[in-house]
Amino acid sequence: MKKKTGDPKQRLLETATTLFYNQGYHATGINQVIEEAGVARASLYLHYESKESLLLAFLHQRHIDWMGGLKSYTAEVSKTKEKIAAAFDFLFDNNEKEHFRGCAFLNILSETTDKDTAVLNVIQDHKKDLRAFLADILTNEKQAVKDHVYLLFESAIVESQLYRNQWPVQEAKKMALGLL
Amino acid sequence: MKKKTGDPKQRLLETATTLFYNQGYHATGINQVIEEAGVARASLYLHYESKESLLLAFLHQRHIDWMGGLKSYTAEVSKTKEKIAAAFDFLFDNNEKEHFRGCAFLNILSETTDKDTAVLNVIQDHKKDLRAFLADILTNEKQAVKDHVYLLFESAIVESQLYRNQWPVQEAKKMALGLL
DNA sequence: AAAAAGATAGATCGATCTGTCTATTTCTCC
DNA sequence: GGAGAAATAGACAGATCGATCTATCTTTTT
Repeated sequence: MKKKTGDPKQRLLETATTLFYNQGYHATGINQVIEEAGVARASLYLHYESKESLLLAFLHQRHIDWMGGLKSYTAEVSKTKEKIAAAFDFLFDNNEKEHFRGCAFLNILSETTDKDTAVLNVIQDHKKDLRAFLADILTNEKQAVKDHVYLLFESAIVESQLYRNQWPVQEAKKMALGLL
Repeated sequence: MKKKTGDPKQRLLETATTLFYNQGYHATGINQVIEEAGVARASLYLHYESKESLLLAFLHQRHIDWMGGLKSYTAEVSKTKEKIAAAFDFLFDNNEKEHFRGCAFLNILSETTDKDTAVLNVIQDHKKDLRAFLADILTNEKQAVKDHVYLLFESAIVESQLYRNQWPVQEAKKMALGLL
């Protein structure tokens, strides 16, 4: 039993977020979640009907938080190039804060098969939102440039997780700005 | 019990390859491996000292096979641009053959924490090899171009897995060739 | 043919898994 | 202060986890 702030439902979500994100979905047992959340087993199933629904709640919340962070970074500047730069800076700071654990959605994607349609849909929707958001910033650019920046953005996330290093973010940022 | 060709050790490796790659490491139990390989439980621990060492054997073999495939694709042409194009075509064909399961190493990476140093090292070494291989093809290009192609190559793999679609490979291929 | 090595099935271990249930306590709201 | 909802601890279910062990059978080597 560890944390005791907030109501049980929120504590469960926070704990599941930490554990699913940092050690993976299948590697995390329900016992560890309730133990670290300081919540009774029955309370978990009172608020979430299954482990998978807890996963979906985590992904849903993560989408809101992560996109919110990205938007607040890009909102602080006005020019297109500055906004793209700010987006990469957001990745940089996230890597520092989360110790290079990469994208929560892509990590879960790796543990997902075609049978998990609900999970797969949430992941794809998140990335579609991100892609649309970047395309919106790049509204005056050609489609090829929009796609290009998106692909660099994604590889910046994945590769910095892989190498536990910021260089992919820095390099991808330069490349993306060079396209504009 | 399913397959019965080859010796037990090879059958175990083949089965582990299929299962770890398609449904993930933690989602795959040792029971399923031995059952589908048609091998006795004791035989597994005769050849591999643990589940993790079976994972390492899988990654090692996968590295050889995957790089071998990539090299045979690029070896069929002579010009730099053709070789890069062939590399992306390799990804395309792999997606068809493996039903968009993406990169085995990045998938395992998602299930890996900093504690799993042996696994992490194999994954990083694989990517370093890939990166060096691409850099070698692009030997007359600037470092920035080498990095750029590598990052596009990586996102082509990840994003086609995400969308279960070849468009990221096709787009990344065009972008990469446009840099040369 | 004898000896050594390889492979087998299956019992067993303690731990963990997701999920259900009961019975008790705590909290909230009127 | 009393009713009803929320939360608790913990037993329990049945399955599976990774790993060890024994005892038997088959294959290879000498």
